[in-house]
Amino acid sequence: MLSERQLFILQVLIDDYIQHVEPVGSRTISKREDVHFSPATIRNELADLEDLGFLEKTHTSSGRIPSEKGYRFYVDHLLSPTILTTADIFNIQALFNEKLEETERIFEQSAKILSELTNYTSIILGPEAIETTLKHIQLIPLGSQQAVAIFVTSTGHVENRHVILPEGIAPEEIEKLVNILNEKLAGVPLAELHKKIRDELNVVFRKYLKNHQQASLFIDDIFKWSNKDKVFFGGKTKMLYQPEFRDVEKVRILLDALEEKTVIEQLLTANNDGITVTIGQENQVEAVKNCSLIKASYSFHGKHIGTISLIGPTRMEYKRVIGLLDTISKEFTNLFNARF
Amino acid sequence: MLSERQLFILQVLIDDYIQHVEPVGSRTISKREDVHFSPATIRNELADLEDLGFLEKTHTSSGRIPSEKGYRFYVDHLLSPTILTTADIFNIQALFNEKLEETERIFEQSAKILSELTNYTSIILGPEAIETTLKHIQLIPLGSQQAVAIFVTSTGHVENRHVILPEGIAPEEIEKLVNILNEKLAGVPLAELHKKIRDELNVVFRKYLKNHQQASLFIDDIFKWSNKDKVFFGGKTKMLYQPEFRDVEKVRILLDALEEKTVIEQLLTANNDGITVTIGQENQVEAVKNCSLIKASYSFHGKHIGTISLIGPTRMEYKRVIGLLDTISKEFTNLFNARF
DNA sequence: GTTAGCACTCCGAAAGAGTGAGTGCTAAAT
DNA sequence: ATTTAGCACTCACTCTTTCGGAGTGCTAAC
Repeated sequence: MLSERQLFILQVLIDDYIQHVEPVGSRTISKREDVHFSPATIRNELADLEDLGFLEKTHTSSGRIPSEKGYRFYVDHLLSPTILTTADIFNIQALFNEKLEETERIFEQSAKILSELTNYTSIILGPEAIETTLKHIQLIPLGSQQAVAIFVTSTGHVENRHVILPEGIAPEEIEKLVNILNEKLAGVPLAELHKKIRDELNVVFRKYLKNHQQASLFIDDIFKWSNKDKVFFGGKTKMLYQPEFRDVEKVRILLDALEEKTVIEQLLTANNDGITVTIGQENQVEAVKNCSLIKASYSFHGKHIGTISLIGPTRMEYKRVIGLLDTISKEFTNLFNARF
Repeated sequence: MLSERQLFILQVLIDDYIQHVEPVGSRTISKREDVHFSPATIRNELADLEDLGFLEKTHTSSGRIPSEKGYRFYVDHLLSPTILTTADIFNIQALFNEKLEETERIFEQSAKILSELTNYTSIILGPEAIETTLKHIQLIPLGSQQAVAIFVTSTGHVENRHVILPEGIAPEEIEKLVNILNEKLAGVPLAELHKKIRDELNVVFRKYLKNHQQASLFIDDIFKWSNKDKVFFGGKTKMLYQPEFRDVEKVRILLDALEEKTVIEQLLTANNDGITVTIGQENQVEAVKNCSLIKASYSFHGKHIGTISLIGPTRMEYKRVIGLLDTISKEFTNLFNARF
């Protein structure tokens, strides 16, 4: 077990390193007002903390930097998230008070502001199809052959896709078809649409529609649901400001990885409530092993529907960031539950 | 006027520099098979070309690199766009043959492939509101207070926004309202919607709707048209591969600039037909003054509706890129005109 | 247990030397 | 009148070397 003093020194050191990004030496720590022991004493403690695996040296005679284990300990035991500053609160309030016309805009804006406030890259995963339900379907013809199918979900999200109208089907038939779809499918979770159609609706079609076979194929076409998650990035270039990414090569690897859908999925799938911090090697994705990821989930009717996260160097301003993310994710939850 | 030999040397030098990104010396040029004069001769020619402003030196005893004037000359007079390779053609064909469900997808995909093929960052400006017309409006209630307004344009683009329903307005009234809107506004260019409503529709509302004042306000709300252009990026990180962006600072400035909507507007507004090449300082935007921008526009019913462009270092593979962009922009034009 | 003192380590900046690719100029060759 | 060979010169780069400073670990005294 760590002594009171060791805890204190560890905390001071990590705080200092997070701020200055330079190995911290015993003298630096001893110079603080609230430190009443000599550099030599601190050196002894530092050596012990290093033996325990919480600290590292960049070379034999350098100061110490936190190891990943050190950060882990820091996050788990030494961290009291700072109260948000009034400026932060003001910004967040402004964000959520703004009248946002498009649902997507709120994600875009949040991602942007979050990265602006923290100087890290933010990634927001929009509502997953799984938990939202269908509100309304509309089919709008563009020409004789083409049409746009529009889906509105319970969260106010609008999805659209082009479809090719089957030849020789009368407009009235199509209208009837859409009416049936709306009647039968409203309120059904998006993920279950296809199943529901196959299991229950074919019967109905057979009953009401003349050309039911063709209609059936057509519907299959519409509902080939591309279950793509909506991912919103904010401040992708923020990492370029971090000294640990002064090397273009590193930035490239990271940014390229973030373009991969599989990577995003792997990183951001919410596995539990509240806030999760993943530090360095703890991340499953190779390119992110020198980063930390902070993830918060928001929910709708008590179920996770998306995540909000920040990615930055392992040396992250955990204190501030955790508070921020917590607040914003709660606002998200409120927003969704209040609106719809 | 430049002599035959000067033209030749200039071309060879620029080609070589574009490929190897190293100052080119007289000896390098003389080593080519098709060069039958000595390094000394070439040195004299190079000195002349430098005096004329087509070439520069990085320091007194270095080889030459093209100046921006040099590139300009190269692009204007020395360039015969290379025929696309079969691989390129194959890729483009595949892109346009793919059945793209969402209109947006084709932009996303094109941007991606374009940057993949060229290794530069691509920017595609989606159809501008100005030239497209309204096809259909739909208002879908989400709750008692909320609704989603959906706009479908003649190019199959779908726009949506949240609106707050005015209190105490009956559903039938709203339905009537939407019907009027569709009847009167279908075919009107998006940019003129608001004007048209003010000038012509208020009269109609007064006639048919009970609560016309409230409806009027409501409609104003819906049509507060956020005339935001749709911008699609491809391969934003591609520039990290370019040696001229080995400096993180430079990348940051450029990438940050590209986030600014005003910058994108300034850069990409199409001012004329065909392909435009803007080299270095010719660009109006500060952050892009060490880049080249190649821009092609595509059209719908003979009018520009958007642009496709590539941004990269001034040392760009103009030859290849121009051919590619030309092909793709033409395919875009075809696509839009064939589909709708 | 704490601290002063001291030898030791290693990084990083600065200075110097050597190399090579390239130039410009002059004078000879074509 | 061009073209070319020859040569002195320039400058970026790379390697060493040097040197100061920040930091450590250890020992012995407090």
